Amino acid sequence: MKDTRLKDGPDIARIGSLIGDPARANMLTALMSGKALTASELAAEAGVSPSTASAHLGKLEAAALVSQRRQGRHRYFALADDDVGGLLEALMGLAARRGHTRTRTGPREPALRRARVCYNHLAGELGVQLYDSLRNRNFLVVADDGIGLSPDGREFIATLGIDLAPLEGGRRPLCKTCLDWSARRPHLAGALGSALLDRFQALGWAARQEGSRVVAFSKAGETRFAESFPP
Amino acid sequence: MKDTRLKDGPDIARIGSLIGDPARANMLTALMSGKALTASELAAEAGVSPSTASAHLGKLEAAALVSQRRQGRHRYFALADDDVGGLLEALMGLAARRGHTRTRTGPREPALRRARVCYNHLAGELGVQLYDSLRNRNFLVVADDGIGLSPDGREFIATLGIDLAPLEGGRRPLCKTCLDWSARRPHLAGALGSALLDRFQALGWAARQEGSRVVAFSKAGETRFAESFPP
DNA sequence: TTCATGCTTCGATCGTAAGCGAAACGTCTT
DNA sequence: AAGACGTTTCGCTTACGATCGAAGCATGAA
Repeated sequence: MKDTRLKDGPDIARIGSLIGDPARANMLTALMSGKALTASELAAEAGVSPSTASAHLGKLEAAALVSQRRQGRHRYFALADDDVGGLLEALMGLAARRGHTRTRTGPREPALRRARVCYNHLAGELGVQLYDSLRNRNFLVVADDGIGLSPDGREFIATLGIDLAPLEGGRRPLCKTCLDWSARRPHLAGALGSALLDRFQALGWAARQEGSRVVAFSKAGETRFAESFPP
Repeated sequence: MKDTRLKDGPDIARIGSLIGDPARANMLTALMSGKALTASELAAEAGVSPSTASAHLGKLEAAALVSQRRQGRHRYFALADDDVGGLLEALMGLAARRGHTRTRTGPREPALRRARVCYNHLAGELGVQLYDSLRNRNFLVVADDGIGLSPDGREFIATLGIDLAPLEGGRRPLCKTCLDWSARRPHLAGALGSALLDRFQALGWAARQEGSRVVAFSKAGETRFAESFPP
């Protein structure tokens, strides 16, 4: 064994190699949809046999990149937390900017840029518009250590039919920014970002597209969205 | 060859596996110091022979993670751009938070948390203090698509002896935020962040510690720093 | 020119980790 | 209880990529 020089600092190679395997990368990207998936679904998604998928998931869990929830005879996997999602999005951004796309830009690509789910919140052009709109009206303000809702903002969110109470107090921050890989601009993450996306679906404005990260807004839904979040 | 399912989206596995090799990870971390290093220096840093180092550097360059500048019979390598530095810092953050540290926290670790160079700007506690101080006095303001200097801020920067003119107009943004892995808070990157660090060194407030990312402030330097950037 | 230095190319070796199928283990159904 | 299904464990094979030393190219020095 060679010198493999012990250097200080965090072990970035460990995480890198974890993400570096195509099968695992596919699984992680699939989990970026925010939905928890079973081991077999992930196996199919990655194109490997159940046994190898199991091995991969074991490693990802050992490194705390994904978490496992057993339910009956199924095991549901999800990204461990928002940080992992953020890192993956950042990676995608860099990869995309370098032109490291895995396949020629498919038909779904424009839809992805328009509106997609980023782990659990809205990203893409509409995600950025949402963020900017809130900022322009001073609903979202920059605080010392992050961003937060102004009093006006809290009121506005209430008019959308979202109850803020259960979102606060948890360990998860209410508002967070996340960097968009397509637009290279921040958008809203955190508990509120997540709640907003849920709300859009509940209102029938948008629907998740099965098996992809695309968020499809209906014609009417997009109009309502634009009314609520003018550019 | 199995199905290795062609999926849409950027190829994050490519970059992941690039970072995932310990030798390459060492090289990249070494380059986070911001200094351009020769191939042989990087080989030593990574603990591998010149020939393997060459192979690694070839791959990193092909993927546009590092750039090469030939000077005489030397080849100087550096991170390709700020984005790469940002990604690495993000990776370190995640790794550190999961406790994936390569070695037990060494003696240099506290110094790293205090003040270190993040590719080309100041990070760590002092980096965050710098950022917060500028924000609190409204020298740094959040604009639509990032952050920028206010008129007051421009004046203040001038009093530090920094000429803004050459920093602007380039392709590189003047101000950018970068997420700190130790403090989990944003700090100032971009052309201004870089210029400030240079200025601190020119003023004799701080000196780079050879062969590491530590930025060592002198006693007097730290006092002056605190005067200029009160918490 | 000739020699030293820095780096890359080449050919070959070797270790690790990804992959599969078969079998064991739980859990739910009937 | 028996079977079906989802998941993991085990043993084995295989392939890719990291590694090195020796030789080949440049560039700068003498």
